[in-house]
Amino acid sequence: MAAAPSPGTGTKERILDAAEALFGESGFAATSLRALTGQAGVNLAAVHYHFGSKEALLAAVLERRVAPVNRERVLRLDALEAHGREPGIEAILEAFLAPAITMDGKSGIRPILARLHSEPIELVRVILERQFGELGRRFVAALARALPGLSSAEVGERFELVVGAMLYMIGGSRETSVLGTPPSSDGETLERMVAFLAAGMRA
Amino acid sequence: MAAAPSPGTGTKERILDAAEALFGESGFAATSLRALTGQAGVNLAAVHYHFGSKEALLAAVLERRVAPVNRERVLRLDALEAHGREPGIEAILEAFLAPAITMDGKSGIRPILARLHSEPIELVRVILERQFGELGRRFVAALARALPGLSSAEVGERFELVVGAMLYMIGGSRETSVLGTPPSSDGETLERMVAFLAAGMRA
DNA sequence: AGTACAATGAAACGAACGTTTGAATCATCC
DNA sequence: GGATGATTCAAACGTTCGTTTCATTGTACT
Repeated sequence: MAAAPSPGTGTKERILDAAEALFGESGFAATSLRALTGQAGVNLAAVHYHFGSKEALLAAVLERRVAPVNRERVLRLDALEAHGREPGIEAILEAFLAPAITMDGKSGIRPILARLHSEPIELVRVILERQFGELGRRFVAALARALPGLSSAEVGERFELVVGAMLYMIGGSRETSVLGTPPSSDGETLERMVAFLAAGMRA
Repeated sequence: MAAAPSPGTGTKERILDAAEALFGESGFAATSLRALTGQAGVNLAAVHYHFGSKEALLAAVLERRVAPVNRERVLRLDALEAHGREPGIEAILEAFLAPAITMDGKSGIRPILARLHSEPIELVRVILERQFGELGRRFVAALARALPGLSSAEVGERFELVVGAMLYMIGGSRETSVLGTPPSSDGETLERMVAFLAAGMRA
């Protein structure tokens, strides 16, 4: 029979969706694969068949949402550097922040990102290094070129603050709107973050 | 022999200290009682003898640090209301925030508070209700009296924002200094939070 | 039809978990 | 100094975990 089952509802997707939901709700350690596969409506062994391990599943959950963001970051940084003129700090920061602010919208990945620092530290560190390491170093290098007065170690340190602020913004306790002004649109959030963090980078 | 072992190093304290450290580092679910009692240098069964269960140990860890803060809050609110005149919003918020900002300093409780929302949701909700519920309702009532234009439901909603902002401030990712100005003293932090949140309450 | 391979299913594996038990030790008071 | 209660200890309890195994089903190609 040529009747292909409707795409997007395969076993792998169902596992990823359930993992995203449950890891976000209860955390990685507190979520059992039995509860996860039960919610997904798949067999317990399917997790190891398709992903290899529970930790590899977490990596896949992160990758599915983070990889498109990082791809867009690379495109934007490439475009900036193709201009021939060295890009300014604001432009670099916007290239880094805008994809995360605007593309991360609807999925259940944000509580996971917010809780990443609570989970088994070594595993998460390795995952983030693999998905983020080279990209981060490219942005640090670009910022260092735009900030000739700062050592590249100092630029790296300050860039970690940028990452921390971004993670809090996109993953933080935002369901209750947050501190200041009303929720505010993505564009406004981005604009304020860029101005704020650019000043910090220059300080 | 009358030589009493130096106080403060009893079995219960050692368990609480180890739990505070490990729950903060790895989270509640990912910390085993065997690792915990190993670090504390006590027998595995001592946890259940002194506390009853792993969850009750978490409650005790929270209580040891949170109870003094809440006691100070009650004292300050009592003092405000004893003046006969209705206290203003800033005074109420300061009575609520100052003990948390100034008294929570050195212990390892802050990463735990920051991660509370990541842990088994039902357990944490029960613990917070018991330690925080009545106190929170007293502050909501005081704020509602100071804000006659708002329904008490609205005051309660906004007060949750105050709690969220406070938790983030005292428990957030502060080891890397944070966003804006340099770390800033407790007094400055308090002053800015009170002004900020009072405006939000009035909005 | 029949072979080859991808995917699913039910069942079990050893390990680690929180918890309980009961005996051994320690302190305390008569 | 012997009895009493509090505390510690080693060992085991049953359960649940992530993972593995192997038989079974589904799918595609010649």
